[in-house]
Amino acid sequence: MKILRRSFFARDTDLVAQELLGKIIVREVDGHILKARIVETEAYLGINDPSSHAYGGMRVRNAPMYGQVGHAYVYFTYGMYYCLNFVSRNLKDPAGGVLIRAVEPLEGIEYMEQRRYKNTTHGLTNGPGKLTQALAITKELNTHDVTKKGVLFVIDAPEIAKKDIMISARIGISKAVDEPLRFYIKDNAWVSKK
DNA sequence: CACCCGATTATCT
DNA sequence: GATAATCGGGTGT
Repeated sequence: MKILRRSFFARDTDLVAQELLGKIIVREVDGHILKARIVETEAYLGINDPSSHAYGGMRVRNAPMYGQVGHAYVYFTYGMYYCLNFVSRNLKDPAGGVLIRAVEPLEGIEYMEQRRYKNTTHGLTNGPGKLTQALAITKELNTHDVTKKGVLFVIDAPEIAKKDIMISARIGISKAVDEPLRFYIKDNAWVSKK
């Protein structure tokens, strides 16, 4: 089990978004170990990306995106959901982060099901707000260092072959709609729809 | 202080 | 396909 090093996150945000595919998120909560494989990501760049929270400069909420790479950036949205990002950028860039849009549950699945609404037919972890519910990720984990063993970190896994990585425009945004900054694993059942 | 709206999701038609 | 739920940040008065 090899934890991703900080240097992994200190590269161009879109490259990190791509290479995070297949890596495994480990979450320790409530005496349970949860593991899930990243199958869909999106890159959000710095002050010039109109869809990024970092757009226009540093403020209280987006400060983590300007902070140390390899930290989590967790934000609250729509009054009820959290979204998980890993701060990632070439250190020449002022800000950047990778949104985790979907994961494939590997371990602790029953616990994840408990955290999610019962009787849902809409999937356990195939959406950014859903996976944070399943993995019990809240604002308490904002700025958490995910390059060290602890309650949340990421471990290495074999690289996904280029031919199995699909690239598209980002989802759920209204600006810079055409940028090819969404990455997902081809034919994976856990990739979010839309 | 009022208003708008969002890196979403479940539910209803 | 459309919309309600629900609230904090950002903007303007």
